[in-house]
Amino acid sequence: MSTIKDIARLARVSTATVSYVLNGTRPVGAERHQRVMAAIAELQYRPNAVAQSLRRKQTRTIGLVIPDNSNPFFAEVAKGVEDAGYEAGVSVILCNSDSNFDRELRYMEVLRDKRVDGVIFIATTAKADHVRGLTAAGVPLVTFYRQLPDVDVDTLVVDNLGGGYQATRHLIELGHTALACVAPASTASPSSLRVKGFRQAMAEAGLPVDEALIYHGDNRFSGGRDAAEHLLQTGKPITAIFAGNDVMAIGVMRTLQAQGRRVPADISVIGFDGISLGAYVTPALTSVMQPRYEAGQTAFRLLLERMRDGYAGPQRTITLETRLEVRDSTAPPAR
Amino acid sequence: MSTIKDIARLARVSTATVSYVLNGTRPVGAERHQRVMAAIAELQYRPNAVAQSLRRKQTRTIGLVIPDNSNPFFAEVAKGVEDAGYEAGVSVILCNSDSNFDRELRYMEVLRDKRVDGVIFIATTAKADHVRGLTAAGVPLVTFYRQLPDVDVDTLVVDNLGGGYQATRHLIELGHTALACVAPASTASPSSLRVKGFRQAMAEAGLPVDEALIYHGDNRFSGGRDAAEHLLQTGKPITAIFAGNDVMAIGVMRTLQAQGRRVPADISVIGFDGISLGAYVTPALTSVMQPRYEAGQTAFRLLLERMRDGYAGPQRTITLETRLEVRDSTAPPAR
DNA sequence: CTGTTAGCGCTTTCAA
DNA sequence: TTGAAAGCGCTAACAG
Repeated sequence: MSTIKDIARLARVSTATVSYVLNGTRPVGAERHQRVMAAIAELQYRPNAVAQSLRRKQTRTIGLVIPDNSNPFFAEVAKGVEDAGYEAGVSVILCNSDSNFDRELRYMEVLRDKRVDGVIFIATTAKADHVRGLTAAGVPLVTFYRQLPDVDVDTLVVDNLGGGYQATRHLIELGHTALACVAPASTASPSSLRVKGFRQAMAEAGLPVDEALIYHGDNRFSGGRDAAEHLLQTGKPITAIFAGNDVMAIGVMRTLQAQGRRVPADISVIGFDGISLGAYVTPALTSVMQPRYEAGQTAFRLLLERMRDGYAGPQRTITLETRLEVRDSTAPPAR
Repeated sequence: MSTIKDIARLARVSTATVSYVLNGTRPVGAERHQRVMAAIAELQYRPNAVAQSLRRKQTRTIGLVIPDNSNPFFAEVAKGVEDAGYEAGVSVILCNSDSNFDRELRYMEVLRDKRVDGVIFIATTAKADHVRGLTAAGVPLVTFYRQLPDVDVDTLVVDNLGGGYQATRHLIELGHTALACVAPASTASPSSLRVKGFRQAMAEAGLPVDEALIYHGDNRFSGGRDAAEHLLQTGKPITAIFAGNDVMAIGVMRTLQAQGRRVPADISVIGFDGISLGAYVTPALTSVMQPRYEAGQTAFRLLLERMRDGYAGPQRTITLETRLEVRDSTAPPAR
């Protein structure tokens, strides 16, 4: 691979001149300019970005730390980040944390070592220790999905409370009064806010919340299955179920169907996330959509403002709105 | 951020000594070793990987060029690559080509500029021009999914022909004789090999292939929809359909159901890919699974052998076997 | 066992 | 308008 020296020699100019024509950072005489361009073409020269990074103290690379890129939700976010990065000429290093604190930590180290210009971080836990090393080193960081306590970083969140409210409101407007809710037990998590939105909508409609119909399941298919079984066993006349995420909602639907209940004729089901899978199941799942791709793009934009435009103002929090996507799994209750 | 010089000064040793304790590349006296370690801890020193890369001519970073990381298939491959990379201490730069040749080209340039140690490439087209720059520069490259013509690179493919055979064989063994097949028209693509496998199984079973029942649809949901409509219109007594990929298979199923046909009671449907979505649709889709995660891991391993172990032998081609996953969308024909 | 020093490939100041 | 040269942070050959 040829270097700037090779070009300089071939074009009979100094390396400085080559650099200047390369970057257009100082006028260069037409003659020499020609010769340099010719040499570059002849040797198929491409500047060494590693050397540039060392000199400029800028890598045009960011890190994206997410739990799992094969989860459709995060995949979409990652795509938003990558797309925006491509536009801006910034590469992104993909880091799956596997929801593992040590791995998050390790990646933070790697990213710091590699001197990335910034990091987008979807935290698994609400701990912020691993982020300190980066922020202390002055690396801009924006978090998404979950807020980090006591750290001065930009944060992007989805309006989970509003989304939970929206979902519940939809069911209530259809005429349902016997509602159940399925979500992980954790507190201060995105899911808990969704439940809070559920309660808020119920209260507002003057509907009592039967605590026996709030089931705590993990955010997976099996959690939905268990929830449906449990709810059916209570024997209570439920006509609609709000699941804290789509995968659980699908678990709920499938189990309901397996038990002979029709969705939505007997029981309506609504999810949260808007994963594309939801459009293909039968019946197609009504859900509260999270703007995942946009979230990725916005996160990148936030980061870029700090990286490039040198924004160094106070920490910012941006809330993204959800959108109700009505499909076939919700309908008015049978009467 | 502190540098090796700061450490050297604080520990009252030379920078060389610091480097040697850092890399354990030459014995260092206990006393000095101590002092260096202390200084590192005190200043929270972390070596600058950019400088190391420049010096060592090695970035411990690879590029992963895929059409779209939000496609579940590629997402899984990407995960395999990232996971294996993490184990080996290699970072991966995520590059979505969007199935766009220019974007592929641009990324190849970026990766070359960044001096990545290798590239894993899932090509969109069968053109190999953009790869030339990299291989000419001596960057190891392994391709997956699609073979690249006239380039001396390692290739990983899935046994599409065998998979198509496997799927068809499954239907035949269930007792079906009136089979239809849905796949893109392209030749020399993975899909065309699946069709070839279909034909092979049919021939072997002494079953004639009705060319009117080979439908060419694009690899999307809508392609499946169109296919089902078309096949139904022929009025022929089809009892089973082999779709070249799962998304199409789901389109086929949904359309069949919308037209009042039961799957699998009236018509069996089998797909190809094994996307997780298939497990959640109703009925759960029988499919030929491609080892996606393993493919990612294997691709990385192949690359690592060239990167690290300096394997410089001839181009290798590795074929990954498919696996039949029988679920609920296939059954013996009604009689 | 340890230190000095020449680069890796580039950018940019300083001097012409 | 141009070139010489210092230096980004590190490694490793060379010389003690």
